[in-house]
Amino acid sequence: MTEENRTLQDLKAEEKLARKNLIVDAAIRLFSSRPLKEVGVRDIAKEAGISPSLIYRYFADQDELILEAINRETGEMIQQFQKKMDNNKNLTLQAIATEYVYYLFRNDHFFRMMTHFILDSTIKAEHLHRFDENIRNLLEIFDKVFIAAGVTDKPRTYSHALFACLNGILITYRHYPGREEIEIKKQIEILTKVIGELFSHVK
Amino acid sequence: MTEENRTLQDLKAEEKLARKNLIVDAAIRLFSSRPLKEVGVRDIAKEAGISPSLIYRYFADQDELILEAINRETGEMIQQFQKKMDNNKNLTLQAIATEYVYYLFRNDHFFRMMTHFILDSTIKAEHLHRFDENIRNLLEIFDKVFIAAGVTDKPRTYSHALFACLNGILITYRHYPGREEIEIKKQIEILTKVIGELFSHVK
DNA sequence: TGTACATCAGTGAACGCGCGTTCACTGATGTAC
DNA sequence: TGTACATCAGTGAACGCGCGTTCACTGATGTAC
Repeated sequence: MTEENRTLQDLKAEEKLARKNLIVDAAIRLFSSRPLKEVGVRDIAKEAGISPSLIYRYFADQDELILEAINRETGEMIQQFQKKMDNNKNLTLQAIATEYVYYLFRNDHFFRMMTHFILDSTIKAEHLHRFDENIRNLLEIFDKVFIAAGVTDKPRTYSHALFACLNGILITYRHYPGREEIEIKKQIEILTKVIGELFSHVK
Repeated sequence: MTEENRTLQDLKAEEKLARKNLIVDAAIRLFSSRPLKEVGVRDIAKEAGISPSLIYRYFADQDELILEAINRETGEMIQQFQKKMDNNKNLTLQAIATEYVYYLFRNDHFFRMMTHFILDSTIKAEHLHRFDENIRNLLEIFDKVFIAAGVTDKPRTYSHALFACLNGILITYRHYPGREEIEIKKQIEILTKVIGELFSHVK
């Protein structure tokens, strides 16, 4: 009896989670085509096919929804990187740097979400656990590549540096005003190669 | 007669410019203590001691005011760098990298304004001329240091890379949640040193 | 098997607020005759 | 020297809009006796 009650409750909880995910899906779809700040609760509700007020049955407020979205996206990216690592144990620094930059270049909405969170100082720290966790996972992958390349002294420091540099390239040039998308891609490719080259000589 | 008229007009124009600058001053003062998006037209007017509507006699809209502020600030930074260069012709790469990072670390409001403009894709390109010009001046300084260090092949590419990396360090770690200001400074110092070191080996 | 009640997803209108901007107006100074 | 008019800095209230969020309500489903 209690057992069956529990499973019924579990089922309900699962269904609720599924509905919650549908809302997050809709949000991510919108973030893909518009700047974060131009996507409102009403837009997300419309995209999900529900009433705006319903969102507040699933999320305490708008921030919580957006955080759920960013956390899912970072998680997915890390998973892809981990897969890449498993498939090719001899990944070079150049390769991983290029991989990371290309991933963010292709997924511009994710890149925008990420920078938004990195730069917005008004976000409460307690909400950023999962985001932080994912970043640490990414740094761990970087660590492994540095170690495989023969770096023995403080690989984590180099991972931090590489991570920061690649972000810097994207942030500084990704939306450079008055440049064509193809020119920008070229420029970012060149700079990524330069950085990858520099870091390859670390030992 | 016409001559005197002209000088009178000039005087008036000067006075108008002076008043305009007072408004920009007030805006910069506010940006120093609060995120950009939390500073409104009413706040700026209050800080400048005038009515909000008066702002629209001096600026077409809010964006124009903010752009005036950012342009003045970038101009000032470049000037300081140029002075540093003139005083010490043998500036090392390490030195200039550290200088740049420290400057942005100290002037956090300026750093926030800069990232806001680099990342906000909604700003019209035609408004960014002066900003772009200042950045190019900064890159020119970087060029000189690279050339002085013996780089003969495409110093501008390395300048772009260095510029991006240093921005990346600041953006990624400047407001890292849950870290003390002093820890952050330490981390940024370490990473800047690593980057400076890497770029010193370019030739 | 039927009835009364509880639970909960979902709705659409409304609240309340803050924001950029405009409007009608004032008051001082300069100009023309 | 005085009068009529133009110019322009400056004001404070108001407009209009969009936003996050709440409220009172509905309707379907499950539960207890």
